[in-house]
Amino acid sequence: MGDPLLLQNQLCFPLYAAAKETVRCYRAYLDPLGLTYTQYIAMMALWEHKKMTISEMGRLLYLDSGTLTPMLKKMEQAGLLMRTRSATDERNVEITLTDAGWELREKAMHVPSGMAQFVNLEPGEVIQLYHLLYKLLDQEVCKR
Amino acid sequence: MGDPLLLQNQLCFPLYAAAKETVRCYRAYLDPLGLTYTQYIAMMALWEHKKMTISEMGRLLYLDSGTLTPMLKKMEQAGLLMRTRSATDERNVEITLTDAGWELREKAMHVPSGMAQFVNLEPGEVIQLYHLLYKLLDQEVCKR
DNA sequence: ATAATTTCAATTGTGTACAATTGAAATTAT
DNA sequence: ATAATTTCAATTGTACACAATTGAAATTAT
Repeated sequence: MGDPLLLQNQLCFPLYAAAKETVRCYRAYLDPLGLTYTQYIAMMALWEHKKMTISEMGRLLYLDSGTLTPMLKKMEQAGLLMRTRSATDERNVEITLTDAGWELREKAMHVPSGMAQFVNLEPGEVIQLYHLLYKLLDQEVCKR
Repeated sequence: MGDPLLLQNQLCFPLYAAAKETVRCYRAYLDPLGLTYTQYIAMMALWEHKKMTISEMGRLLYLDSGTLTPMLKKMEQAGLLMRTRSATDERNVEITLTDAGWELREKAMHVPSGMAQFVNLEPGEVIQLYHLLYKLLDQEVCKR
């Protein structure tokens, strides 16, 4: 395998760089919507689940309250969602979408197909990559 | 394929999350060395190339001066490297390692094998993933 | 029932990331 | 040779990202 301390012999480096570049490419599509990539996946989570607590969203998106709390407050200010203390368990803050948050879904519909043009992989390769990434993600559990 | 605005139908999300989790897992090995992951790949670049300008490092690591300049200054403060204006082209800042920077290489030798335990993929899968990530990375050129 | 523990969101502090801009230095065009 | 352009590192401003801590609320243990 050769010298393990060479970038070209590391699996993590292309993973790190490809993720970063891909997120950067999203800007062309997300800037017009006024969303960052992290805000976009938070919106996707809410479009699907309609209502989530911050910790549920954190488990789904692999993010913690230190990231989510300030970001969700910003998105509340922007009128996309509402943050409400749960009546049944006051530790939880429930996130729900406003009308504007739901309307943004229509404008976001074209984002995935637009981004797909940057990914010039064969359909089979996309599926392979998808499964390998989830296999890696599911195994990686250095506590948390 | 179904609804494109579902997280589970997106390629980018597992890429983003797996990269983030992998970098987070590095902490267990890098904290004792006093390095962050980004500093670690900068050190790897320097261990290999011995001398680099900031822009060369930026092209190699997919990072810009806004990230590298303050980080390299911090690493200079920590005694790992030196920053010198090039005599032949004063626009360039050349980065070279100090003795301490070279000595850290010995302590970093065990990092890749330690990290490998988090990646429970078949050897063939690792190679597949590696090639797919580089294929994705090489194609993704939304200017810059 | 009360004490010990756990869960939760928020906060604090540090460290990336990157777009956009700046100003000096080098290269290219005329 | 000089002007226009390009390259480079640094700076500014915004936005994550996460470890560690805090304090309130809920759950569990005794």
